[in-house]
Formats: sequence, structure tokens, C-alpha cells
Amino acid sequence: MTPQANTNSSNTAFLKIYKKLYKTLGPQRWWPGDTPFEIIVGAILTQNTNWHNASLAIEKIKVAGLLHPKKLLMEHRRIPRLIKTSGFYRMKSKYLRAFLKYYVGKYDGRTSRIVKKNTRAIRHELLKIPGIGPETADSILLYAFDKRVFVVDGYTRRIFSRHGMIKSDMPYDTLQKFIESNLPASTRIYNEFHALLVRAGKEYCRKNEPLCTTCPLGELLPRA
DNA sequence: TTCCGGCGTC
DNA sequence: GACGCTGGAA
Repeated sequence: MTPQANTNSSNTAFLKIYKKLYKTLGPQRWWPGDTPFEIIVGAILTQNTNWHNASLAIEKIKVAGLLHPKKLLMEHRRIPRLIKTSGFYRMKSKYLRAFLKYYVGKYDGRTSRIVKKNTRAIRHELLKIPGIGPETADSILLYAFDKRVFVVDGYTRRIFSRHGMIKSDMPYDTLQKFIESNLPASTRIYNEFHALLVRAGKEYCRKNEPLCTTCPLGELLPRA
């Protein structure tokens, strides 16, 4: 079956889950943030951290008038105190500064310049920056730069593995390619699907005591 | 495998 | 007081 053949038929389990989540939870309208740069900052600050704490930190940066690449790089010594609430703040300050030096140095801090390059090239560059791993890189590519990459995270692994669709210890890139090959090649669907998986993971497919009986995906669970 | 970390929720 | 949070590095 060609990839295109999947587009209008819900044959794959992945697409069934997507449609079910979208139907029950509705569009999530990610990423919360007014500009690509705000989205990038959020992607770094929310690493292993709940969004509430990350958004408090972004607000601090915004109030300080530093939510711009060049200004924030210039005032990088203020970053640790500004982002304290996001947790891991010493590490994340280094990560943020490393990204800023790359982004301002190579692209003058302009989205319009970096998005001209192809996805793989940008991804390769992002992965060389300390503090930006595959999930953060793909979140930036998809939500800040509107590139067609599926974001794999802990919720993705947990939900799909509990549904018997993957092995939870699959390497990131392998899992990403597997999921992408079973979905329509659509940036919009990748965008919405990841957001829906996060929502489902937080509210139903919790680490401990998952709420399968009330979960929208409960009826799609494999027979025990 | 362990460390990084503030902040809600229970 | 313990747990978990839209990970990544060493």
C-alpha cells in the first residue's frame, strides 16, 4: 500500500487513534505562543517539566522585555533568575544561551532565514547544540518552523506501547519513521496528533493508574 | 544509570 | 512528604 493510499481510509491503528482523539478532544491549537521564538524558548524550558512552570518562566522573560533572540543573548546573564520556575534552570540557561549563539550568529535570529533551509539540514544543526535532543529539535521544527516532522515523546511511547503497537524501547528515529510511515504526510496532522497525545497522556494514560475505562481510546485497547 | 529542580497535586 | 512533569547529558 502506498503512503497516499492511507490518506482517506482509516486503516492503520495510528490513524484510528488520531481520529478518535480528535473527535473526542477536539483541536488543541498548538503550540501556545505568539512567535516562533517564543515557541523555541518554550520547547527548551518545558523539557521534563510541566507546561505551567515553563510558561511562568516565559512570562518573566516577556515582562523583562527580553523575548527576542538578540536582546536575550545580550542579557544572557539574567537568564538563570528569569527562568528559575521552569526547573533545571542552571542547565537550561546554558542550553538557551547555546541556542541563541547559534540562532543569532548564523541566522541573525530571524525565522525567515532559517526556514529557507531544508528540514534535515536544520535538524542536523539543532542536534549539535547542547541541550537540544531529538524531541526538542523536532518540536522546534514542527511548531516553530512548520516543518513536517512527527514529534515523539514519552506520552507517545506510553500510549502506543500500552496499545501493543510498538515496543517502548524503540530508538527515537526508528519509532518516528515507523509512525510517519503509517500516517498521511501532513504537517497539520503531525501538529495536532502530538498535541492530542500529550493531552491523552496527561489526563488518561497516566504513568500510574491509567484511566482506561473513561479514556477515549479505551475501546481501541487490545484484548488482554 | 544518575543528575538536573521548581512547583502543583495527592 | 512523595510523585510527576511535553528530556538531555555524562
